[in-house]
Amino acid sequence: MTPTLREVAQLAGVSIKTVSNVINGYPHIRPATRERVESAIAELGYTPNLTARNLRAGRSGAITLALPDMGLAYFAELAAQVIETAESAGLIVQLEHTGGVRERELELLRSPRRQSSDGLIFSPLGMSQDDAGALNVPYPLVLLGERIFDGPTDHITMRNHDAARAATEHLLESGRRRIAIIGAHEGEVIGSAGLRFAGYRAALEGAGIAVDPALVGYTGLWHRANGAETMRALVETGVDFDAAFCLNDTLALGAMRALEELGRSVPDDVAVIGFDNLDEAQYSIPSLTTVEPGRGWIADTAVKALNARIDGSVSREERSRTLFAPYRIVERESTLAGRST
Amino acid sequence: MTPTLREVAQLAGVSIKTVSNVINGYPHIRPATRERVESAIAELGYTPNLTARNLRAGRSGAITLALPDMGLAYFAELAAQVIETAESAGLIVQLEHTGGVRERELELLRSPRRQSSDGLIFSPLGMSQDDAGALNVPYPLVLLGERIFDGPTDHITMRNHDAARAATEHLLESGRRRIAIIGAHEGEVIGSAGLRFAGYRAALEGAGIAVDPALVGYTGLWHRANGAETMRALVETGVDFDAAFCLNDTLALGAMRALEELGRSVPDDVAVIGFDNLDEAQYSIPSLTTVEPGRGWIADTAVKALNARIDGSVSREERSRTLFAPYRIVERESTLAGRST
DNA sequence: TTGAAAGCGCTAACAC
DNA sequence: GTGTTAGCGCTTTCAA
Repeated sequence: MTPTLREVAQLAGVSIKTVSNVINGYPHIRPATRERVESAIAELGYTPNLTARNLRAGRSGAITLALPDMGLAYFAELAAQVIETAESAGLIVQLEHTGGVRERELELLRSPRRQSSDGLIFSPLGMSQDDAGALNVPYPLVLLGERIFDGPTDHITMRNHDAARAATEHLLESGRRRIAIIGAHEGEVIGSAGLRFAGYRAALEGAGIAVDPALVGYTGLWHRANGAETMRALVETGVDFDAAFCLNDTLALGAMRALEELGRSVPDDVAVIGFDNLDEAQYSIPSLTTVEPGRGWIADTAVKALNARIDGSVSREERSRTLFAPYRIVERESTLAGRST
Repeated sequence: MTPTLREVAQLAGVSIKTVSNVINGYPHIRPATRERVESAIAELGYTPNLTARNLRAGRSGAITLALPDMGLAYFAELAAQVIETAESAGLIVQLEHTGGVRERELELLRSPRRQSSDGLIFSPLGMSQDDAGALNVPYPLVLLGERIFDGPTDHITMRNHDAARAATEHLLESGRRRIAIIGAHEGEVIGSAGLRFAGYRAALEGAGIAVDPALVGYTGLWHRANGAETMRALVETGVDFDAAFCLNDTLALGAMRALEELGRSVPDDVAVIGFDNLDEAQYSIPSLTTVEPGRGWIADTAVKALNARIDGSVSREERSRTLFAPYRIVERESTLAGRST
């Protein structure tokens, strides 16, 4: 089938070692020999068998990226970034879905398939702090997100609390006082929802405002439909509010749609801020003010951290680090200050 | 490091062949032996080295999916589907970006990295019909999209012409007569833009309407910003129109935003139809009528076709097939019939 | 029912 | 400068 090193060697009339030397750029080769080998390679259309090379090297040249679901815009954009960064580091990315289901996540960590790549970048969603022990795996692992802290691995995350606080303060600064929150998770402490809720609370309290339970919209999932439903339910309670902090952009886009349907103007009646800075946030009507969570930085940093563990420049013994992505508020139309009335 | 077959064999006091037999479910093993082996495996936490197995088998258990950019919603949703289908077929998916750049696409087809997976699902964007020869590769390949036809590989595509015609007819049926098109590519014949434009033309001509060049909005890229720009430019020419067929949903969402900014109501002043049925099309304001292109079917069919070539159940000699995905029009608010005025 | 041994294609230590 | 050879971990004839 495909030509091997041996066949190239035969055709060139040299040993396979010499061919290997040529391929791997070993310097001390007589020009004439090199040329013979090179033309044999060209003639046969030889290309090295990476599986064999990997078996030999004990590496695969691939990393795995495990995410809840590529269909979710945030993860799709994250994956795109990881692929770009990995590519320029010469790494192939294998993608796995977990569906955000705890059992699938645990299974993924143990799967023999992990052996077919050199390391894992893992964004858990179903697992919780109690499962941190499962992260103690025999291969390089970089953790993403805010489900688990103080695990045994490098961890890339964002300043959820601070960013959420800044988002809420942005609303306060434009004069809003009755600020709803959409996407809260009952009783959650860590996790994106828990941390962002705490930031929201901190901002309000900093302004001398108590959290009004009537303004807290709970929804487990953060899809557009959930944002719309939750907002609709909130409006139907008849409670008064002039702003909404949505825990991600997708919720915010759904919430804005519900507001529109219900005849409330954004930002005049209700200012809306999201979280994630998805591509589409800048094209919605109105365009969505949001928190840029440093997705590019996260992807870059994750690949680099993983690679450092893989090539041993950071050894297994060195303590795991937690790295925080820089964030910033991106101001758009949905929180334009001042009512036009 | 990680235990090998040999160590398991040693611990169990058998030969490696026996261990291999146990692992691979070979039936004729004395229960006592099997048990000894199994407990040795458990004790060592042995898991087979997939690279070695692959070297031996000449297969990798992975397939590559090459797309222009995961950041684009259509491709992200396609990738999600492919990953799900591949997963249930026991295949790992390696993802590669081409950026839609012809040279990167050609490079990708030849890359030695292709050897590290068993086959390729490839959605070209920069390559054109002239490059069809480059598809003649020594590994299983399934082609997606409408850049190249009659290539030497299985090809999964959609009925662009018919679907575009149906979309345009949908507008005609609601009484629209001055139908703009957004996203055309000058002089293109095949490719999504060319085929969809032809369908648009066919629908108009079927209704006895000539294509008015003033209503043709050209834009090479199909991002939201391009849809907005092109629509804005169209409105600024002062030409009269009451509907727009946007060649994908992203363009349509951008175009709707521009219309909104310019004070034109959708669908009252201008009906808008898109193409792709992205997730977000159902949550935009107004929700977007569009063409569902059978993305799930495409992903499923692509994985199955590739797998059939990989496992040899369809041999290399068998003629390549072109398979067309079923489509349908999804009616939403952006084309609601009849002016409310 | 189990064992010995060859070999998948490659790299690298060691000779010459 | 170049060749010989062992061996990465596995599967699989072939023998026993």
